[in-house]
Amino acid sequence: MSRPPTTQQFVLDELRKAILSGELAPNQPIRQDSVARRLGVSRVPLREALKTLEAEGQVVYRPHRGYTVAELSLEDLLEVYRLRELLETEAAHHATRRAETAELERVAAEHRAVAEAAEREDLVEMIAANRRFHFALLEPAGMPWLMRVIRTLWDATDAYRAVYYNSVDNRGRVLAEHEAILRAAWERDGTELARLLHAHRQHAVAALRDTMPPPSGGSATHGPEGRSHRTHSDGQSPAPGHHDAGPPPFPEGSGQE
Amino acid sequence: MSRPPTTQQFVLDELRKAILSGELAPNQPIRQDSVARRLGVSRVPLREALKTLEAEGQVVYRPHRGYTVAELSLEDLLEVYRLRELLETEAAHHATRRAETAELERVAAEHRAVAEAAEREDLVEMIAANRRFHFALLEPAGMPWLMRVIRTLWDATDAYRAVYYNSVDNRGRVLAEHEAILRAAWERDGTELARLLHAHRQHAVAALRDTMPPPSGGSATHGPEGRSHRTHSDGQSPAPGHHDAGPPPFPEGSGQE
DNA sequence: CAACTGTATATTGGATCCAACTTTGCGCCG
DNA sequence: CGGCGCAAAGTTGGATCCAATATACAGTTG
Repeated sequence: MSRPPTTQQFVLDELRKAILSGELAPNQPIRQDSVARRLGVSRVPLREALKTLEAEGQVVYRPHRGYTVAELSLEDLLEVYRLRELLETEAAHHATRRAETAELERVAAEHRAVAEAAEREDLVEMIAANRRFHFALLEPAGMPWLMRVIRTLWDATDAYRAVYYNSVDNRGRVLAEHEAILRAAWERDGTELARLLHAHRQHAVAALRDTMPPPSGGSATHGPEGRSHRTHSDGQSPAPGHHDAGPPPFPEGSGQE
Repeated sequence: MSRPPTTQQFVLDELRKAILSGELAPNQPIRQDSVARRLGVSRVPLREALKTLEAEGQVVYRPHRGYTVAELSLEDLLEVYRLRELLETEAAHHATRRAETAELERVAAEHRAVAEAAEREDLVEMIAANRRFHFALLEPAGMPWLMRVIRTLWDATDAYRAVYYNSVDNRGRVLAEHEAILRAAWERDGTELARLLHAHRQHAVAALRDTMPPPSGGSATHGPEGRSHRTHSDGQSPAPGHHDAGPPPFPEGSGQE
């Protein structure tokens, strides 16, 4: 159980998991002292990790007021998904032309991993495997900057991902659609692949519309500010191993009442 | 001229300027202690600013080895420009449909600012105004996440921007093309606008090809790595324009010999 | 009674200090 | 003479401490 090489990485991983799991809910203020103590670290590496998350759009920072988990309006989510489709279609187009057999087999393997996780009702692993599936599909495009942007867009919606996989219907649909996507990839049918990705995204968006709660009292459109500028980043390893979450839940109340 | 509300912001601005001007050249290691002292701050806000730049791809971080200014291969630059075209075309498409008159006048104003800066041979201001021009053009699309991504892609190539504007030919071309773009925007001709943006980008890329060093050298595809740690360094570097500046230069040698 | 102001408290921002790691240089051995 | 290993220096990573700012709460005043 080798811990990450630096504490910031460790903290970053933990924060990602906390956001993904809902432990840190949208709009919730992140009390540095509290979180740092819970993780058994000082505030310095925590703040560096938060800066990374800020760049990814997962948390919002206001000087002297601290960080809060980003709250995305439905419009925000729709926009992010739309951008993902635009970019992933582009990536898929190139990937289908260049993918080696070994790479395609990797995609197939991830597909099985998703299925298996669904079988076990292991939501966390299903989400992770789903992500690996999609990235394995696009990686052969050999466009690192494009991948980086796509990765950021995935990260940006992490706080809203779990809802989707709570639904058994959605889980089943995801599997079926992945299979079709996989087939199109094997046959190197870029057009069909684009069509499938579009449908895949459409269904996800439709599911989101249903599960999204009415915008909380806070200011509506959060997301990126008009400020000077800041942006995203590339993540890093999802930290192998370390399942069994023993540690107690995160601090603070939901923050959105 | 009030200083930014926080020191990190101040440091971030200074670092951006230093990278843009070439004071901090690609592949150059950033000695925290040295830079911090020069700016008259401690290392903490510096490190937070560096984290932001890392997320934007302007600097590369390797645990325990520190930050270096990102070195982009020609392939990297081409990919970034290609992505920008894809995304900016999308944004422009929406912007032309929604832009208010006031917004278009803002674009026109920025166009004049670019022209005036070119007149005065004020490269720094010309680069800044050029950026404002393009963003004013796209902003009316009302897609904050898209703008955010585009902003990042601009930032990512900041270290290589100055070269372009060193050429008088390029400066003239930029102005002429901006004017055409502006006209298409006024006439809300999305198709024509897309065509012009494409050409605009093509010319920029062509100019880049000339000024970039031989593509050979170290490992090919640089840019962002998969996950975990990055490996960027190595190889040679272009050492772009980097016209003499007034203020005292940054610390350290070029770091690329 | 509402609005305002001054003060107390909670929280973030920054600086300094110490520890961990990486790199460099020297001496030793083959 | 070249390669290896160990030690010292330089640099980054993290923790603690203090300062600055925002927020909450009284008390006061119109």
